Amino acid sequence: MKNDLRALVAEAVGALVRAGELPEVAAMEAQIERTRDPCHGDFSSNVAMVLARQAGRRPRDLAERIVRALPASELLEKVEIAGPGFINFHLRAQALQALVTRILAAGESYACDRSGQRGRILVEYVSANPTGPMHVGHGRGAAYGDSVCNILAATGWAVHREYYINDAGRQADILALSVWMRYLERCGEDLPHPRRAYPGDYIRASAARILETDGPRYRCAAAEVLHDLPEEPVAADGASEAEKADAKAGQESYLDVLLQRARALLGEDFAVIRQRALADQLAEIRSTLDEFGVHFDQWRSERELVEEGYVRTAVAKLEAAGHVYALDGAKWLRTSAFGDEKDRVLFKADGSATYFANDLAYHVHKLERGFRHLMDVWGADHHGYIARVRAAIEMLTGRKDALQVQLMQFVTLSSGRMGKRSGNFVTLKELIADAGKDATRFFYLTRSHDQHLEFDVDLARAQTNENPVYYVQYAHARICSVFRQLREKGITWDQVAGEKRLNALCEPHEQALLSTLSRYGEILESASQQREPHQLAHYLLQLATDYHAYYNAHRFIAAPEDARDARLNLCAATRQVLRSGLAMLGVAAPETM
RNA sequence: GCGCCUGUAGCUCAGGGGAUAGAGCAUCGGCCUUCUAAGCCGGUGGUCGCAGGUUCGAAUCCUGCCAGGCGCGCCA
Repeated sequence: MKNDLRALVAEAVGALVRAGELPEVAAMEAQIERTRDPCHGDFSSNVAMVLARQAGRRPRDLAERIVRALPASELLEKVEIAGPGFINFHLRAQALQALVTRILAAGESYACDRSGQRGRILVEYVSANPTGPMHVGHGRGAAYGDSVCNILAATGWAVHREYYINDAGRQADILALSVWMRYLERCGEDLPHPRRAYPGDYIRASAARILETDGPRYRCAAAEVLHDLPEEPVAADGASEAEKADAKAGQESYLDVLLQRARALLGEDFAVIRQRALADQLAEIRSTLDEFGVHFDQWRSERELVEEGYVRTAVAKLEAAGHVYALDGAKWLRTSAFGDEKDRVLFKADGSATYFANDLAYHVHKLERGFRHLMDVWGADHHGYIARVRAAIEMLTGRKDALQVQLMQFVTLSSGRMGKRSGNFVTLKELIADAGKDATRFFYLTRSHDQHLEFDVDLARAQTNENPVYYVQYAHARICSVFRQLREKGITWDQVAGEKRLNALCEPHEQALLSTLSRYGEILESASQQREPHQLAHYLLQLATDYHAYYNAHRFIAAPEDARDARLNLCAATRQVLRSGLAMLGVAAPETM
């Protein structure tokens, strides 16, 4: 509809140019927009104000000429000039009424393009480290990524959803060590848990499972484990920042020493324990995501990627291209030549690969699988990481724009319980159990991902009318209820008759509802282009508002017979859009509440 | 110190060049013998962080300040 109007305006401007009333201007920079106030019609354009200067006329003057040059259209009731020079378009009631039939005919594919013809896109999201349960920050990325994928898939993209498993590297080793220490403890060994090892109860649970299935075969005497180990440094109460930092660094190196000891004592079993621990954490993450309604097409293991040689190959190519140099025993990538702040290490002095080296190879691997468009959903704390990955991609493919990164700003809980390595943070699972999947997802998705989010736990868990998620769901349930009542009263809904009587939908409430329904496609497209599901969430709140107002102002079942079917058609169309929209957000559309 | 994000109603947030700045919660007042009151109707509440600038027009763009968050590892 918007495009139809844009074409009309373009034609009018073109006519004026040909008539010499307008200079050959840079085509159409003017916008057609939805109006905020219904008094201003359905759409308005600022062309006249934008072109006034070039035309050498006053905006309202030019607006009049444009309006006169406008081709006739059956969409339009009237066109008015208002304010400083706006051209306001009032649609004919008929133009909106016809929408009802289109929505009902298309059903769940209404306003959707599932052809995938826009191209293939690989979206990587969540990718939470399998070193512990998911927390509320991960939940935001999960809800966002899943919903963006739904929206992309509905707007012409062939979407591939992927989770990158960080199962290589130091964090995974620390996880293994943490589990082993708890395992030894459970075997009866008396030894202190390192301060910077993972502390949570889930570590104990994992240790207990290993002891149960494998028995004490990984047991070593505490004295053997701790033999000749230095004391773990501790910052005293009231220590300065510098002292605390020192202690922290000391604790990290203590951990490294302990890791070496564990490898020495366990040999190949260290890897066995690591795999078991990772599998436990991954299982927990999968089950949480399952509950949250988030599913992936593929789970890609970092370790496998390394073993399959992708890192070696990618780095070899970078070396061949002359982007790699050695310094201080490490291998560096010259990312600063491609927009990064400084160069980055690929291989540390001890020969091990950095996370970056593996991740770079992973991204190249994504592109090699034929995805021209990559999208990553990361926490805002990874911001500084974007430039180096982009740089590496550009070095290998010459493409600057292949990777789009969406950063999720931080989540805090209204009840103020956060924190990470402390071991007692609020997990996503707890939040879902508390507030429910639907409320949790809706709360995450109503805010822009670009915005810090304070999650109002009390409001989300409220099973009352205070909770906004029910507002939208209730609109859907209400419509379902209308149709149930209809059946119970033995009244048949004649959809075809309704289609013929759509001109009965002329009440202001009906016009408002129709107008909102007509925006659905525009919202989907905008949410898709800008990767902003919150636009859809806000739209659904508006649609529910319009429906509730309509519901309270008019009768459907008890309506005069000639209007009844048309109104029921409108109800059914509204239900369809609510259902489709909620599905994109991953929120249920209940039939009763 | 440098980079990124943010500052809009009491609280949580939409709006990101256009016409009197919006929603939810909170608060105050109305509406259930009639299809679900998890609803509707109405009221209170804002110098859009501050100061300049750009223009027909700035909450929106630019500059500078102030305040908060996050980064600035041979961690991941």
